[in-house]
Formats: sequence, structure tokens, C-alpha cells
Amino acid sequence: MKSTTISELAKELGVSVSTVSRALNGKSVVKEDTRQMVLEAAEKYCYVPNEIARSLKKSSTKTMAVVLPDISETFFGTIVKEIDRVVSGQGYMLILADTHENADNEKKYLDMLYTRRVDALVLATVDCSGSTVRRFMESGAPVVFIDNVPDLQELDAVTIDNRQASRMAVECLAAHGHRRIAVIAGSEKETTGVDRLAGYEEAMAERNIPVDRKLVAYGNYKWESGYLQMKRLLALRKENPFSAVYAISEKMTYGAMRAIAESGLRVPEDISVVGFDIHQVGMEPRQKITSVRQPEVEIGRRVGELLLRRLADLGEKEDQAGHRRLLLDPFLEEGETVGVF
Amino acid sequence: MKSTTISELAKELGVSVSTVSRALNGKSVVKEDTRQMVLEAAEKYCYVPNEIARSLKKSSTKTMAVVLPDISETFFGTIVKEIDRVVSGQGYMLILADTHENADNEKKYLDMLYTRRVDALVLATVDCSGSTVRRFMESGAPVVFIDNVPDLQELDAVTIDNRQASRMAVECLAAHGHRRIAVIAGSEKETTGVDRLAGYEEAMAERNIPVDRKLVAYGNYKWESGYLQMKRLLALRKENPFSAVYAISEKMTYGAMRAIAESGLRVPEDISVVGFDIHQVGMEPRQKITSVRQPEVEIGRRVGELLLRRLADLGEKEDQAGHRRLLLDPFLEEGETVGVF
DNA sequence: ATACAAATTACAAACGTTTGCAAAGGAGAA
DNA sequence: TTCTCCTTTGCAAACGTTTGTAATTTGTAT
Repeated sequence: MKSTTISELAKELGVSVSTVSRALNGKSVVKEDTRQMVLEAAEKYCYVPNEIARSLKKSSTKTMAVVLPDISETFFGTIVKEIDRVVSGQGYMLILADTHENADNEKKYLDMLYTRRVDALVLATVDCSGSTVRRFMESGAPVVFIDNVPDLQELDAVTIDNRQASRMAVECLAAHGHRRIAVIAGSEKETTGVDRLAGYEEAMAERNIPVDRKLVAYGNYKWESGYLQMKRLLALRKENPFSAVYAISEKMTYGAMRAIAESGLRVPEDISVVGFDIHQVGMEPRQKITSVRQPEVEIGRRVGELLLRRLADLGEKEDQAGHRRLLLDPFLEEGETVGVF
Repeated sequence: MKSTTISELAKELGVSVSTVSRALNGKSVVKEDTRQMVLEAAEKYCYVPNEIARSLKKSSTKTMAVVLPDISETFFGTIVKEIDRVVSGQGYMLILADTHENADNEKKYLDMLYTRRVDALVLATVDCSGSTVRRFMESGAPVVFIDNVPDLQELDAVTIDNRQASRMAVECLAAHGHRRIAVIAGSEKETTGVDRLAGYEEAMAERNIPVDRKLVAYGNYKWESGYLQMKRLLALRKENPFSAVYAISEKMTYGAMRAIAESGLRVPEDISVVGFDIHQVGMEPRQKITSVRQPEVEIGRRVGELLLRRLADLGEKEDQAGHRRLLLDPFLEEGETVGVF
């Protein structure tokens, strides 16, 4: 079931391969009659261009890669979906690589992608040192970071303003009278987690509320850690009282709420909760959770557009405009988990 | 920043390209000294094989495609993640295409994938006629269907037994004394929805419970339709009473529960609920939802393994073993939304 | 030293395109 | 008719590999 090639068409029609190629691509001048003839023959013999051969010749694969820690998360799924929508409009396709949050896998995938000569890369790295991508970036292919951005200067990135996100959470709680606000933060290694905690501290400072270290718990973004850290905070509640808690990931928020429910306390009567990335706000079976949200679709769109522009600029031989770090606005989605204190 | 090629290495070392190629690939006989020399030079000059050229020559791209309606759904995300894990172990990468549940997009993507000569395809189609894939299948590339399987004979597929899934739901409810069981079903066009409804009917028949058509609502798998259909069912509850409801998708389950909550009824005291595909059973902030579940990870693994075997068999020139339709077992995950009637 | 087989290496074609350049074809003007 | 100029087409190289076959080197036995 091998498919037709240009040269077979050429032979069939008694013209040269270059003529067929030009007729098919439409870019170059070919007599209209010939073009029609070629097009009909292509139709008749079910000609399908071989993108591999074309890639080799043009050294452009019309392929981008997305490397991320966990595609099963709605957050990443939504971003990828939108990137795909945007770039597929220009004929690009997406190679997906799920690193399982593992730096070795990330490196392995980046190597595989490099040999495949993808035109561009979007990366939600687990290795903030940025060491794994260096070669890629040096090769000249556009790279855009999302979610977790290494602390290097020269790079493109699209994220939300994570400090701002936490400020909004604290602001919401403070506006309801809360001052003793616990936080379930993330690891100190990832820029995302660091920024979110910093935002919390800034917002507290702005309101002259001292940050009680006893109310700062460190989790790892997973359900279990939200659950366990909340249990811990609740156990010490006598000595370190608090009226609200802010968790910086979706799963930790769920875990924390479960811990609260199991302790017999009510939300928001006893404890107010602000979550992060709660994707089904308004769709929860019961209580809507107040949550800081990221505009995933916009993130995806901006990433796609940025990559397309970079690739176009490459073609134009313009020198790359300075690298840009897009900081999008998070937003607070009101639910039913914040009460007045 | 162009990277080194085999012929540059060859020139540098004063040997032929074929020798370098063979030394690098290790398959063929090369004097050990030469191999070392080549390997060192490759290292020194940062040689990276060009997979595109290799693909062209070997007419195998080491690439598979996954085409599905919505990657932002955890269900698909989890499957893709596992397929990726399995096949990347054998050097394959995954191209992802999100059709947005649109048949035209599906066709467009399949065309793009065909010109890219992907080695294999996994497809969660929205077009059960199977017409869009025909060419692909005729080309000889392995195709595996998931989720929604066309009613053709000659194809590979990995799904759960959807009838069995519904039987388990009904069985659970019946065991708790429920006989008037409403169902929020899906469209009549998709095999998945059809099978799930059929399973419901079978299970009812087995228990000599007549199926009341008034208790069968048709949704479209989305939150809103679960919500609206439940509202409708509740509005008619006086004339068509029921003590339980079974919804055949995750989002419809959430929507239905929201509608129940808004009507002031309690779950499970007033109405019992069995859902489908509830991914965070046990992680919900409050009430655990009893749900029929699909083993997504196993589905992904079986898909990956099946594709790898098919591709290996192709190489072996063995004639393809008959097509197989893997029917995996769904399972019931107990929550707190089913009470005795 | 010579011959022969085995081990190693080189040559060249092929995979299916694109594209610069040269060649051919045709039309109009001298 | 011949020359020029423009339009259309063909030739051939290139993209970076793999691989069958031929050529060379090496080792061993005579």
C-alpha cells in the first residue's frame, strides 16, 4: 500500500519532478494547464506529500514539542490543548513528552527531541537549573517556559504573576477579617512555589500582620501532602490558632479540605479556605471553593503565538527581539469557602 | 549553531561515511579501534544523529500519534501519559492532536499525520462511521481505537466493557434496595453511550424491573447537561418517582449532584447517586462519590503494548494476527453517595 | 614469498523532496 | 528570417542517513 511519490507522478505525466513539485506547492510559476494536469493526476493516484523528505530538505519539521511533568493534570491539559489549537492553524503539530516530574526523564526526552529536530519547544521543567535545555537553546530553536521558570535572564516564558496570585488570596481573606492565615506552600526549590510564598509574605507585611512561621506548612503539591500538612496545622491549632488557610495547589486544597472535614470543623464557619487552580469552581457537586485561578487558555494562546512569531522571525533573519517573560494576571474566583471572621 | 553530520565526522577522521554510520549504530561489524575513534570524535564534535534523515531512509519515524477529543480531561490525560511511558521506552515519541470533539478537525489532523508518516495511531474518534481513518488503516499502519469504537469488524481496540460497567452500577443500587433508578445517558450515536445504556437496560431486565422511559434522560457528557437533565428529572419526580440516579460521565455526575443539592434534597438520604469516571474518589473535599471507574493506566499500558507488538510484527513480516478488541474490566469504587432505600 | 579466506573498509545508490541554474519554447520586433 | 526577451520546463545537486556490494587490508598456511 505504498503511496505515490512525486517522481512517479512525473513519470506518469511525462514531465520532470521539479515541475510536479512546483505545481503542487503553488509558490512558483507553472503554466496553468500543467498545474491542472498535475493536480488531477495527484488526485487520481492519491498522492500524499512526504513531510519527512520535505523536512530533511528544508530543515524544518513543522513540529513543536511540549515537555511537561504531568499531562493528566487539567492545568497542563488545558494549556496543551490551546497551544495545539493555535499552532495547528499554521500547520505545526505537537509532540508531547510527559516527564513524570523526573529530571532524568526530562533530559532523555530533550535528547530525543533534539535528534528529531523539532522546530520549537515549550517546557515546564522540573529542573530549574536549566541545565537540561542549554543545548536546545543554543541550537537556536525557540524555547518557551511555562509554570516553572528557571532563574536565568535570557529566556522566553509565559506564566502568571505568582506573587500577585498569593496577594489576591490574602487580600480576599483579610477583607473578611482574617489575620491568622495559615498557608500550605510548596517546595523551596521551584520558582513557582517560592514566588507564591513570597507573595503571601508580602501581602501579610503590607497589612502589618506578622508572619507566624508556625502557620507556614510545606507540601509537595499532592493531595496527601495537603491532607497531612492540614492535619498537622489543625493538631497545633490550640497553640497556633488560625481562622483561614490558603493552599497553593489544587490537590493540596482538596486534601486540606478533607482533613478539615474529618476533624469535624466546618468550612467556612470554623475555617475559611482559599485554594489554587480549582478547575471546577461552580461545578463542584456541593460547595464551591474560593480559589486563585490561572488563565490556562490564555497561557496556551500566548505560548502558541509567541512561538509562531519567533519562528517567523527566524525565517526573516531579523535578529531576535529581546527575550520576554510574559506575566499574565491570575484571578480570584469567588466560591463559598470564605466567611467573615 | 548547525550540528555535526556523519560526513563531517568521516572527513575529519579520514574514513568513509558508511564506516562512521556502522560504528555509531553498533549493529554491524567494525574494528573495535575504529569504533572507539569514531565514538570519541562524535563526543568531541557533539554529533547528534539526524532522526529525520534516518526516518526517510528507513521509512519509519519512530513516532506514534494520539488523536482524541479533549486532552484536558483527566481520563484521556492519564491514558496518554501511560502510552507515552510505555512506548518511549522503545524510542517512540507521541504526537498529540486534540480535535475539540469535531469531526472536521479529526479529518484534518489525520491528514497531517499521514503526510508525516507516523508509524502508528491511537484514536478516540468522534466519528463512529470510521470513514476518516480508512486511508490510514489501509496504509498498513497499526491503528488502535479507544473510548469510542466504530462498529467495524476489522480493528484493534482497547476499552472497558461498557455494558458491564452499567450493570455494576445498577447492581450496586439494586443491592441497596433501589428499583426506580433514573439514568442520565449519552448520545445515541456513540457506541460508548449506547453500550452504557444497554447495560443499564440489561441489568434492569435481569432483575425484572421494567425500564421506565420517563426515567431515561439523554445528555451530552458535559456538566450542563447533567445539571439540566437532573433538574428535569427532579421536576417530574412527583409523577415519575425514583430513589436513585446513575450518570454515565464524570461531569454529568457533578452537574446532577449540583442540581440535587440545589433542590434541597440530600445525598444519599433522599437520592442515591452512582457516577462514572470520578477521578478523585477519596480525594473529594467532602463527600466521596460512588462511581464506576475505568482503569485508565491499564488502558494506556495495553494500548502501548499492543502498538509495539504490531510494529514488531510488521518488521517480522509475520502476517498480522487477527484484530483484537480488548475489553477490560471496569470497577466500582465505593463512596458515600449510595444509601439503602 | 604466494595464495586464499576472513575481516574490515569504501563506494555509491537510495529514501522523496526542494531549488538554483541552465535549457528550451514561444512571441513579438527588427 | 533572425534576434531578443520572457515564460515555462528540465537537470542535477543537496538534505543526512542506511546498506548492498565491491574493494582493500590483514592474517594464516603453504
